[in-house]
Amino acid sequence: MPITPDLIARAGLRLLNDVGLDGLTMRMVAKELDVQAPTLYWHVKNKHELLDLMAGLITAEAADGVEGPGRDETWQQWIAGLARRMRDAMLRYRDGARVTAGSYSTGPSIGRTFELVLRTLTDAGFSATEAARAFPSVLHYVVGFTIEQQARTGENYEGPNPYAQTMTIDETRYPLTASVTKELDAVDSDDNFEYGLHIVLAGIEAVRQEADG
Amino acid sequence: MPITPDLIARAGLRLLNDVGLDGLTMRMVAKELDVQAPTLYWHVKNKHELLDLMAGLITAEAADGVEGPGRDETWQQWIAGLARRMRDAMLRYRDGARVTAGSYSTGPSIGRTFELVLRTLTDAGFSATEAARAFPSVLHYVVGFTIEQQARTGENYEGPNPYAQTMTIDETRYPLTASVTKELDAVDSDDNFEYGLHIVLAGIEAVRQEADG
DNA sequence: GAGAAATCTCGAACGTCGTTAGATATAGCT
DNA sequence: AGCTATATCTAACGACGTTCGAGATTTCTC
Repeated sequence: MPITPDLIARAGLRLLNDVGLDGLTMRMVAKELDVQAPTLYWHVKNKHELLDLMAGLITAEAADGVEGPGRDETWQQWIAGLARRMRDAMLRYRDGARVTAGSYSTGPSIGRTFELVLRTLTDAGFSATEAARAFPSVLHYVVGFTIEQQARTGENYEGPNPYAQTMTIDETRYPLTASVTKELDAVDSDDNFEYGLHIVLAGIEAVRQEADG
Repeated sequence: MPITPDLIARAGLRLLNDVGLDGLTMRMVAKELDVQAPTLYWHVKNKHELLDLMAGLITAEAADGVEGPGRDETWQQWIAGLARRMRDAMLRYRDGARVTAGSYSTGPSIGRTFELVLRTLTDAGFSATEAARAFPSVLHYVVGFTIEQQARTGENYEGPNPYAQTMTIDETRYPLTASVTKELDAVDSDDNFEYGLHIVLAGIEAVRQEADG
């Protein structure tokens, strides 16, 4: 079995769920491929580049096979589906969001998907400029949300995860915060994600109407 | 001069602009404080905790001194100001967004500010639950945006930053993308940030009207 | 088909990192 | 003065990313 940058990145992703981003080492990736560590440096410039490749695989996983909106599908539904694909792809790997965030990803499926986004939004009446400025906001929200979710639920703290400790809130000084934490703890992460996603999409629509009016 | 967790975190932040997150070492932080590295472990459990403290300082910098909205200030203007404070605080340090993202931050000014957010939004007619679910979306957007901005403009790549290379786009396969990259490269980051922020705030308003209607 | 050139992998090692162990100094208390 | 808690030190361990240079293997060239 030959060894390629792609296979190296796939091996890295495979290990990510076991060890997390901070625990991932070049030696581990090498062993996963039955190879010695220095061999990797023939195919990959350094660890940073390996992480970029892994990020590229994650976003490609989200972008792969994406088709344009169906007949009776609104642009909101379609973009929402794309956002969920992105989140799901990142959630598939431990620290997936941190790996993906702000890394340089290219690749055919990503370029194709971005063009599809622009087409869908311009078909819906947006200008290309509006579309190109609005869509990244969706991605930024998705990435920001998922990073925090994985930090909260992750195993990056050896001891007890400080997020877990339900902080006692001074009800007299912070009455609103106290009234709300109980409810927020109960709400599951998918619901919170959908709520924020709905906000962003409604915002894009609202901004378009401002421009039109 | 005594040494405290707070001083250690401040030293870490001071070094961040010179060396970046990946270049920050416990030995450097120790030397900045004229102390040997193991000394830090008397005050701080490990590097992860130090990073959390640094993140707490950054968000505290954003939250410190925040007052409620002025007489003729809408909740949108006020929340926008808060979002800008958060972004500015992260931009003040290299990799500030990555340090902040998904780290556990507490502290008096943060709790106070969150309560202020809930108060401002409920005063504007939101239910406490709506407010508590909507506001994090703003933060997620801000963090996601700023992480990507710092990755684009940062010096984390030793060679040329791959973001810098204006990729040549196949105009026949991706006509919309090609038509838009020129404009997007020209638009400066502050404008893009404001555009997305406007979207999120407009979305919060729109979702409230859905609930009311 | 022989030899040269490119491609790929390896063992060994360098310098640095986060972190621990244990000795040592300093300060406060009785 | 002695005891305890606090704080810092020296020394070192194991692991990390990465480099070097030597071999192996394949591919190209004549």
